[in-house]
Amino acid sequence: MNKGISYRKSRQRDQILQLLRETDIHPTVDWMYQKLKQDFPKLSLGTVYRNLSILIEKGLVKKIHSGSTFDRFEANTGTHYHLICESCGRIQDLEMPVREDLDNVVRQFTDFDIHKHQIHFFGLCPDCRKKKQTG
Amino acid sequence: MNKGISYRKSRQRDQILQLLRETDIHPTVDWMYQKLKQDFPKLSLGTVYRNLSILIEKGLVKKIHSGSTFDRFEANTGTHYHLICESCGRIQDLEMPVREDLDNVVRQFTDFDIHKHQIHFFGLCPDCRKKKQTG
DNA sequence: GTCCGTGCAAAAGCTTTGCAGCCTT
DNA sequence: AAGGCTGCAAAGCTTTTGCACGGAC
Repeated sequence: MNKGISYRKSRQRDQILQLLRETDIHPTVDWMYQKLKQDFPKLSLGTVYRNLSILIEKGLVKKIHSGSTFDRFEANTGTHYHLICESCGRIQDLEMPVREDLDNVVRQFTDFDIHKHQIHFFGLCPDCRKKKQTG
Repeated sequence: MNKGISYRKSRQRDQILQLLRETDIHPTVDWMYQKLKQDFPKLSLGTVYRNLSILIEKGLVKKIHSGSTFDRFEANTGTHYHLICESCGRIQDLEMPVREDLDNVVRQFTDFDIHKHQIHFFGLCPDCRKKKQTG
């Protein structure tokens, strides 16, 4: 992964990381871009993408493939599961213990060398449930 | 979803479904396109995409978001888990009972209205493991 | 005859990349 | 001074869409 590059300090990169650490909404690139533009009016999307990819390589950020056409990101790098609202796309961390045992169970069923697993729970978030009842 | 459209028969659509039912590799759109072109030399990518979306709407096909930049598809519409090779991207169905209980456990931890869950197990497939040992 | 399906091509949406100048070390 | 970082713009890749014609019912 690391091609022998020694990274330098960058205000933009620091801000991206800070932004991700301060929020729990698992933002999209565009959300971060809009926020950061307040501090860096000339910011370019390329810079956001490039820095996210560096932060991921450093293990400080993770990319989430939630099923939509665009990716989301988080600074919560520990293993955890996600709740995804099927109506509004909102993602929320799940405060539930990780089932380490699952990987071992799977090893009995396959000849893959299992390394980790990921669980997405899909459903309706409280807000969208209310809307459906009312509307 | 269905906007009141009554679908007609289409050889292309039938072939796409048959193709998906005959394989277990969870193909990409391009893989199907190349295969189908042997029967329909003038086939267009748009047709493949349009028909896949109709088959999904009918509940005959499912889309898999595996983490790559493109989607994969399967005709195995029952609930099941996936094994994904982190090296070559290969996807394999997991012959392991679905943990229906997980959804109930999660309901205790959240106010989301849980509907289903999805598990992806990541690791190395046998082929890629061999390559790493040899190379 | 109606109207859905198709091929073709253009466009859209998200992400990556080439380049010249700037900033960090 | 060296080389990573930035903004800008162009390009890339996957998927969607408009259109006119052909095919299913």
